[in-house]
Amino acid sequence: MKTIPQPPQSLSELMKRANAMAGLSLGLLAHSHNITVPKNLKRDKGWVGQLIEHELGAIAGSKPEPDFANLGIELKTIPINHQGKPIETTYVTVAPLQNIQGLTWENSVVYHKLRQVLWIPIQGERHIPINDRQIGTPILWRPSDIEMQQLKQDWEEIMELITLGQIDSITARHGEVLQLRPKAANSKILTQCIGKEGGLALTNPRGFYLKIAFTHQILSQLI
DNA sequence: GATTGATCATAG
DNA sequence: CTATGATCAATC
Repeated sequence: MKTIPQPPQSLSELMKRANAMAGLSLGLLAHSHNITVPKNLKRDKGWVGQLIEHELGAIAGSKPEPDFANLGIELKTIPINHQGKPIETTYVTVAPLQNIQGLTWENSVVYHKLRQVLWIPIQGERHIPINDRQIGTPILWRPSDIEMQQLKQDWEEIMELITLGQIDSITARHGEVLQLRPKAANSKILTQCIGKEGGLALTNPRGFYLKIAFTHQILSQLI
């Protein structure tokens, strides 16, 4: 990353930049920033996201806050196939596993992150060289009442199990639109969580992910 | 082919 | 280790 990110000061400015990227290839965008394009994403899984963040001037850092704090917007790139269908689930945030007594949906990180999301669809089929993958039309999304209700319901169900010390019984099958899956360098990483007797226990860190059917629905409703 | 559980790079 | 950015790959 050699150029200096310039955070957009308004929504219109952000959208203007995002729309300007539509149709361009990742190779072209990377070249304009003197960034090397990896041959595959096996060891650079977050490369595409980082590139787009850089292009749009998102504030870098690993804080549990929206990418554009001043605008309240979360930026997410999402790999799609030739039919415009998402190829992967979408990571939202890590799941809080302790000090969660009394935590409500309205106060959760998931809720705040999904209030407003700027989706950047990008061709992700493996047979397409990363250099040639094209950036799609950005979609600014706000959950509808129904979508918000689905998210809230899944979140509350999952959080209740965690609070009850039953995190190890949770699998990716829980939830209609939101699921909980491992989120760590590997399965040997441990973090504190609530035990069965209400005490402390250790488990693999988890993260919340949006299922493909849900994100597909979002990308389908052209705004 | 879709899904679930595992994994990779980097910053602080 | 935790959090960001996600995709990989074994299994169903």
